[in-house]
Amino acid sequence: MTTLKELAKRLNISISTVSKALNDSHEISDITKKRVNNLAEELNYKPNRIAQQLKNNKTKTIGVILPTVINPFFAEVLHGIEITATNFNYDIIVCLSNESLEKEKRSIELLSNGSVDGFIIAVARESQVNGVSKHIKEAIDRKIPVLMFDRVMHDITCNKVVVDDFKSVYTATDFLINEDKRSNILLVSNIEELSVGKLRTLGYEKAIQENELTSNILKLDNVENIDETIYNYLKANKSIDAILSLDHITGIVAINMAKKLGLKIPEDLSVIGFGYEHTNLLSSPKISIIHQKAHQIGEMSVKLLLQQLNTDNYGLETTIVPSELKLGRSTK
Amino acid sequence: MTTLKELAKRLNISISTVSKALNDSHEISDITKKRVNNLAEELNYKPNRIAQQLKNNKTKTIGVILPTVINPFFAEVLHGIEITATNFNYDIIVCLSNESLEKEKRSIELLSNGSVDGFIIAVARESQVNGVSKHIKEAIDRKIPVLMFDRVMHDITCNKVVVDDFKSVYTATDFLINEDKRSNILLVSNIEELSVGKLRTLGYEKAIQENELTSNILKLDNVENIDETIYNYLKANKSIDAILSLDHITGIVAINMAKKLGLKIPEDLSVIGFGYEHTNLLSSPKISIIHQKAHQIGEMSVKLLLQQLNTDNYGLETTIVPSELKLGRSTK
DNA sequence: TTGTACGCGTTATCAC
DNA sequence: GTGATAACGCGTACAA
Repeated sequence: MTTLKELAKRLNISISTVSKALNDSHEISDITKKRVNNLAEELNYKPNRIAQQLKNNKTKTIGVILPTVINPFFAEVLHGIEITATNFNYDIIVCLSNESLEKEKRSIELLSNGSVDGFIIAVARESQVNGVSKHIKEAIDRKIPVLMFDRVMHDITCNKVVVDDFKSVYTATDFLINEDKRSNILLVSNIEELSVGKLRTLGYEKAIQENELTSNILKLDNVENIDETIYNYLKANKSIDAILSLDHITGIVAINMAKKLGLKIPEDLSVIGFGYEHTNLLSSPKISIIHQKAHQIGEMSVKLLLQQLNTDNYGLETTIVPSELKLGRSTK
Repeated sequence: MTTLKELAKRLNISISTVSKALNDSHEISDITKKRVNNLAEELNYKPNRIAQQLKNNKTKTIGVILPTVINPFFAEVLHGIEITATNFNYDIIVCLSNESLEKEKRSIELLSNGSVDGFIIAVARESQVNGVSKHIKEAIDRKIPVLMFDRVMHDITCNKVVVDDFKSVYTATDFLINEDKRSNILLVSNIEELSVGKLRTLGYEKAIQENELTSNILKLDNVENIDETIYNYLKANKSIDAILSLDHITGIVAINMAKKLGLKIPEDLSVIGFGYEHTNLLSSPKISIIHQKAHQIGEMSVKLLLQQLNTDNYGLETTIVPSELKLGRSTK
């Protein structure tokens, strides 16, 4: 790695002159600047960023803690984060908690030693279910700004970016009842334990109650054979005329299982699921989805965090990114 | 941030004594160690990693450059990389090229200033199609070890981790011919332009030729309506009795379209696609896949890179991670 | 057993 | 217009 020192030695001038020349300081003569720049170019000099970080006490790096990246929602959020961070000349260090509290804790602790200027976090399932937030509070106590998205914790005071979980599911349920004229709507969920799952379920229940129907929930958390379970349920409950899935998988599985049972979609059964970009390719008929603007969530998260970093105000806002009901062919 | 200096001041001892005490040096008395450790604990002291990096001229960080993370293959590789890197106490800085050469180039250049100890790269589609590799050579010239996986470039000398693209597709084709007794096998591909796509196609063609059949390729690169295209093709070519998909999407689409045409799977049509963990949930019948060990590719990549980092030998090896034909219910 | 001095690479302040 | 010096935080060879 070429350093200022080396350039200085080769040119027989001082380190500080080289530094100033490279930074185009007005105190340096044009001729010296030229000499310096030429050699720097030749030796492919690049200022050592670690040294700059030490000097400035800023890393221009964001720590991103995600439960997983295999779930396309988080993958797309990460995509949004990366693009936006890059635009603002920030790097991201990514840690995957793998839904484990222990791993999440360790990652945050490790990066809290000056490695990052701030965190963007979606907490692990385990952390959320058990309500453990101490490790996140510690980062905030160390004056490292934290932004939480999607899976947030209410006892933490920080900027948050969430989806309108309650409202979007309420709207979708209402759509099934009043537009699609369905009356026996099954809610299928494998994220019942999570805050987002609970909120979504509440949205469903509110719409059901307002329309004086009965709610019907099939919980699939930790279930092995999702497909068989849905198949058997549909077989045993022929009166079901709509399915609302709270995730990006079970809706598609439901369509396949319904077809296997000879049901026509959407004539006999309407299906709405959750989805993101590119999700709709995978079912026939194309599934109607509650489209979460995952990319936008990532983008927004970075912008809010950087804003906090550059103004060092306290983060207190919760931003809601609205979802959109995107009709495919699995509803009438 | 608590520093050594602050601890030293509070305890009225020198900085180096504090440093040694914290590192459990034998030169320091137990009593001093105790005092130091207690205060460090109390003030939640953690050594500033940036300073350590500057001192050691090592970042313990790997730069990971991926085309995207929305494709589940790369998502799962990233997962493998993250877990393995963490195990070895390395962080990862992730950059997404978004399939753009320009972005890839910029990311590599930016991180080549001392930010990372090495790179793990899967090149962008654009870089590969145009055969542009200068930016990667530059990193290697700067003595930053590079490991390429999956999408590799043959004019670059470095450690590589690849899938057995040729062989796995050859095997799958042969299976369709000799086990499933199919004779009219359609190859469906939307990655024809990529090195992996080309290799896979060659595997298909070899098996076809060996069995004296005729090859049949439906190229879907940059096609908008994949589903309609496949539907129309199947409709116009009723003699097709098997489909081999080179990616993780079109196989599932093919199953759905075939069912729509009234074809029975696997009786009328066998289907094999590519897939990773959790892929098989999404079709009915469950799709038979060439299972790429994406997680293992990530794991292997990290291990090989770290080995190179710690022994500073030249990277010259190409490691092949074998895939596995995982039969579902879409083949006989 | 403890402390002093130096260096990692950069930048900023001050002196010449 | 140029150069010397200090500082960011850490670790360590050497001196006391």
